[in-house]
Amino acid sequence: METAPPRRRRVGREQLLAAALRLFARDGIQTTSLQDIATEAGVTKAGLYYHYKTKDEIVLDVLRPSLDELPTVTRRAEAHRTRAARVDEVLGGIIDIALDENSGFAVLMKDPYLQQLLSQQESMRRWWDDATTLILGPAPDVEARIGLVMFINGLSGTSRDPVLAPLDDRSRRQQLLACGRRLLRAEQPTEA
Amino acid sequence: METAPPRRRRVGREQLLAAALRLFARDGIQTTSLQDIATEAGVTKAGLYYHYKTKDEIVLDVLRPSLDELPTVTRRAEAHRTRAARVDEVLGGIIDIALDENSGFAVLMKDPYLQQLLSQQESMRRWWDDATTLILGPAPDVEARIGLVMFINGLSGTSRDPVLAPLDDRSRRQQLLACGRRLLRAEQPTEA
DNA sequence: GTCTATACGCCGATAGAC
DNA sequence: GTCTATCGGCGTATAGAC
Repeated sequence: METAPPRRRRVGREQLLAAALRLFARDGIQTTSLQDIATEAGVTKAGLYYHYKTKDEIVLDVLRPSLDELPTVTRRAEAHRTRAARVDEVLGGIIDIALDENSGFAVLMKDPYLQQLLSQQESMRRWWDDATTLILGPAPDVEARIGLVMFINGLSGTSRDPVLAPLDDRSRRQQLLACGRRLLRAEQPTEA
Repeated sequence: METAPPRRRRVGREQLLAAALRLFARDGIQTTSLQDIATEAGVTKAGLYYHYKTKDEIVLDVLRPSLDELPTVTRRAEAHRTRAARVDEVLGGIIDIALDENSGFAVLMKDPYLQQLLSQQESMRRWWDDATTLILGPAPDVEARIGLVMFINGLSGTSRDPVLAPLDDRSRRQQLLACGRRLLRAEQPTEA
């Protein structure tokens, strides 16, 4: 891609993405039609199609900043020597992304449509394999693998649940991390 | 409802539901159109409409046997005197439903469309409140509530995950229940 | 009471004019 | 780069045959 058009654009992808995120957050992904996004951004439906070939492309582009952060999380975790420290780094990193109100991920992670879409993304599956190996080792036991799967599946539904509402950001992070540690039978790391 | 029609039907809801479940399980709920279900059952799309006014009605009717079982689970749990025993009864009951291959719930629980649909059902929300009180008491601490939310959200994604594939049904139940106990900080009950 | 024929308005997506 | 026009398919809905 990126045939590098030297000219600046009039509406630009940024405005389309901003409009899309606004509507996705308010109404959900599936409920928001391309017509809605186009109207909100001030173009026609077909005008959208110049920038994005499919609706999925729009959704994924809204998420790009968050998704790009995932490899950074695992890279940081690789530096730690103990398993407990790596677990905290990876789980904490994911939780941070999930709790960041300004990221598309936080807004959309719980969206049913997105979960389906992400599981089809090859790059996402590869990252997940890396993260699993990093946390559980090359030959993990079934118990730990199940715990990790439950944490990831549970996080998306939990991070925006009303039970977290009375807590501040630091407490939320702490509570969710504690859940992850319990599921993985991991101790609180002593280093760092 | 139940205006008790004395005559028997030619195709009957049972066959429609069987066809729907078959396609839902194979292709997912959203991918399956009413036209697909009608063709599979041997009627026209409008023929479906005589029995069900909306697609959601079909989905909910496929689930009815499973959903009807939930109150039974909480009723059984009320008989126990210790919290640990109640936790095991409720969590175990939900896990059993989620793992039963012959129930619509097991097939559809992980389906994104369904999770959205169920959260809109008033009866479902009421049951969830009951179950929460039963397990955590009338004034639960935040930690336990978060653990329970993560378990429920995580179960639907975990119960059909490939990591469970090598296990038999008894081991699957055991592993998932162990996850729930850890999240709720509940001991294995000594009674029963 | 059970089904078919037909249609409505909206969807995501495409072709081609300006 | 953005438009109008159009496509096939969707969920939903009514009229009326049997």
